[in-house]
Amino acid sequence: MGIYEELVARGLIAQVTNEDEIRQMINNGKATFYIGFDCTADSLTAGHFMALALMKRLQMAGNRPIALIGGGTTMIGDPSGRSDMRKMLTKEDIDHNAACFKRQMERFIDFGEGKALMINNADWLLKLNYVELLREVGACFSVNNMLRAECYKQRMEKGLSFLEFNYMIMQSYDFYYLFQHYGCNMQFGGDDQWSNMLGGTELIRRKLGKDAHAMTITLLTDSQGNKMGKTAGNAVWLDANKTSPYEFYQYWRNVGDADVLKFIRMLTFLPLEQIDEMAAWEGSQLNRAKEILAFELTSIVHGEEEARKAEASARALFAGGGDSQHMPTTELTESELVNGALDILTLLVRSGLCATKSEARRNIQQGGVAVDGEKLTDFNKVYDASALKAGLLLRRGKKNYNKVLLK
RNA sequence: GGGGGAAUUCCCGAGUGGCCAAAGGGGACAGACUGUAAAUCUGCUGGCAAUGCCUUCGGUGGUUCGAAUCCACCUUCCCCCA
Repeated sequence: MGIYEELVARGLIAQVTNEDEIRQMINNGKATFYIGFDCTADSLTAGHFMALALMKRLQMAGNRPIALIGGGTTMIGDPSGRSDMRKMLTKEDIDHNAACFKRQMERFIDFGEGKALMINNADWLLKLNYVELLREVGACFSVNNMLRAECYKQRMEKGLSFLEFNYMIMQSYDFYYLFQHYGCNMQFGGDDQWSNMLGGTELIRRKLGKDAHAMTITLLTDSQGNKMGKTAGNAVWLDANKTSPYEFYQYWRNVGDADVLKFIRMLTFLPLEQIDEMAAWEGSQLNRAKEILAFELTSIVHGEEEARKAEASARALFAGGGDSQHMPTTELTESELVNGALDILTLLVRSGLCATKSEARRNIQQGGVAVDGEKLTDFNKVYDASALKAGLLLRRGKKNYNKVLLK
């Protein structure tokens, strides 16, 4: 089975420009392909993870990946899948974000000796001359066609600025540029990028009379059709300081029954035969599959040791027994105490379990807070220094734990 | 360039001088049921030193005892005409 067949079996491929040629190319390790990452935040997210995993899979099959950092395209902002315009980022923010991306990617992809490249499209996009660009590539784009593209169609009602309208042209230009300068013959991206990607293959055909290919990855959604990678509106980050390994583990541990196998197939590197065996599991047995999913992914992103710690903590908290020393902990200092003690509302906020004291009070009133395993009903409860020194295990809801400890 | 319309709490969306911390829905959160699942039902959803006080209805000023609501200017967006 070639890599192409494996990708299909894992459910990763959404659309391709020319199936036979792409299969040939990547199965024989002949592709130099790129995936673009716009640096809109200072960390990659679980959403990017799939793209990184795909790069890794293709690299392992002998193909050469180019990770294109969107230092230039981020200046424009991709309107795809957005109902409103993105916040404009400053050049400084973008540079900072690009540097953060680079550090994270190096953990997944082997950038050694010509095995992969990392390039920033700011290097050429920012130098472009407006009139020259219009004459060189602007003439190749039909506005009529562009407006028919899905990514713009959605925005025709809410409004689309000329700035964003140019995003497709910038992305197409990238492909054209990489094709000529790096021999890049294929582009990968999320399925929402399809029209932008076709813009590139079309441009290459018109300007150079050559074929380039595009292939999109199925967007990671749950069985309800919601995009994955967000909790309560916040992204699940790959940066351990923004989303701890424990939280990352829990995110995957809590996916729905209907999604586990699909995610294991798409995201982990476990052999397909092994996954097929799991496919027969059902009911509460699937909890085992969820553990495997969470462990595998945490292991790839944060390392095996962190994955073990996260797993041990989760088992300790939910199944009893096990090792609880690695659970999320908040360390307090003497100076935070008021009259040598702290009240429960402050502790809940301080530990990050509740955003505000009002929310903490609400949670207590609804019976959602427990301390050291016992449900708490008194929201005026105060804990003195000796109790805090011993450590308190706070729980909000069913799954949110934090240990507060006075140093 | 001309004319018309819009901006409300996390999102959609009601509200057109006091009864408004602001209807309704969605989402989120909590509870029951469970398997750290889904579905369902219930509660809850600005903050705080909490029977009260403070901040919020695009921005800045103004009218008024009192403004999300009225006026002026500004910003952004939409629609029609060119």
